[in-house]
Order: sequence, then structure tokens, then C-alpha cells
Amino acid sequence: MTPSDFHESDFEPDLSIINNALSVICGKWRLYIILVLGEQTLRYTKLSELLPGVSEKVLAGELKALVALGVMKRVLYAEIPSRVEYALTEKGIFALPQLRQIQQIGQLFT
Amino acid sequence: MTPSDFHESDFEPDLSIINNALSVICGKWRLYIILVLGEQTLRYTKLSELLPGVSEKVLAGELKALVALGVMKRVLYAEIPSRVEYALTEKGIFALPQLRQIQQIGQLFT
DNA sequence: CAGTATCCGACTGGATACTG
DNA sequence: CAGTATCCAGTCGGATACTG
Repeated sequence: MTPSDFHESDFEPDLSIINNALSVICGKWRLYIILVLGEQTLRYTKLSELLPGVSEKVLAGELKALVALGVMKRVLYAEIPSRVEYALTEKGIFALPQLRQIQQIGQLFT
Repeated sequence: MTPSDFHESDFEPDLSIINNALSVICGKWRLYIILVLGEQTLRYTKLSELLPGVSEKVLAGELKALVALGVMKRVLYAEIPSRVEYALTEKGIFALPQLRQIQQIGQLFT
């Protein structure tokens, strides 16, 4: 077996790792927020315009959670009026192709 | 652009497709159940032994949901005592590599 | 502008006891 | 054997009003 034959996906199911993944993905809007953001850097208000139907409370909560998980970063500019920009972290961008592929699973089960 | 350049993952985020995928994945045990089953065919009792910590109610409910989604099939044998076997459908097996890769996302965010 | 605070109904998951 | 039925606590998401 060469290194290129090695796939981490051959690992046994691990509940804590799965739960980490689920915390990035699950929640009614979490994955959608990540995919809509993509590689852009967007201000809070712009994000909420791109995500109609997501209430303020939920959007703020999801963003906070995604920042805490290390998926997104939040940059606050000390201006008046205040400006906050959101973007994926390096890890988030690294995971983006995988996250996009999750949509393929959805297409399979329609 | 040739067919091999075409990736469905380049699609714009689509909420209803994402929600289909989430219904396969989300729930505290749903993905774990799929990955533990894998390509095996298992009886209900064997499954519940492999999934300690999942209550009867939840396991039965998750299995029912996964069958309804077309991820799993349930085969009832008209024997006494009754025997029921669960296995992934063709679609489920087709999606299995993608589903396993979700664990990689989890490993990234530890 | 970029969030909080509050209230609320609906849904999730767990424990336990029971059944065709 | 393979589930149901019941109850219950906790969480999730939505609506709305308010704030540094």
C-alpha cells in the first residue's frame, strides 16, 4: 500500500469525529451559510441579505458558532459606524470542496 | 468544457437540495448508523448491539426515516420468531464514500 | 451597523415499560 | 425478535423589539 492508496475515509466510524463534522454542518442554516459565503469576504448586513428567511437571532448565533469552531473568522474594524467582515478561515476554505459535495448527496435522494 | 470538467459541486447552493442531504446526515445518530452498517446486512438486534447508547425509540425512528428516504431497505422474513434485516440501498451504497468523507471534515475541526 | 434580549411553540432525544 | 407507547426535559428556530 502506497501513501496514495491511503484514504482517511477507510477509518472506522468514530462518534466524536462524526459529531465534530455534524456541528459544522447541521442546523437548518449552517451549511447553507458556509456555501453562500464561499470564498468571499462579506459584511454582516450583506450576508443577511443573501440569506433571506434567516432571522437575526439565528444568523448571529450560527456565525458565532462557526467562528468558535474555526470555520469562519470575524474581523471587526474600529470604525464608526462599526464594520464587521466575515470570511472562511484557511481550514474552512480547505473543507469547502467537501462541504460542496454534500449537496451531491442531496441530489441523490430527491 | 468537457464532461470531465463538469462538477456538480460547482452548482450554486440550493436550499432544498441541501436540506435533502441534511435529512440523510443530521440527527445525533443518523450518519453514525449509516457508517456502522456500511455494506453489511444486519438484523435489528445486531444493529442495536453495534450502536450502544442509542435508545430503542430513537434507533427504530432513525431506521424508519432512513428507509423512507431511500437510504436503507428493510427486509422482513415471514418466520417465527420474526426476522428483519437492514442494508443500504443501491443509492445508499453509492453515497457511502461521500458519507465517509464527512468524517474528514470532523478531523479538520478538532 | 451589527448585533442582543425576550418570549414562545415545535421538535429531538432519552428512559422506561409494554406488545404482536 | 423487533419494535411501540408514553412521558419528559432540553434544544432549536422564528418573531419581534431593543441597543452600543
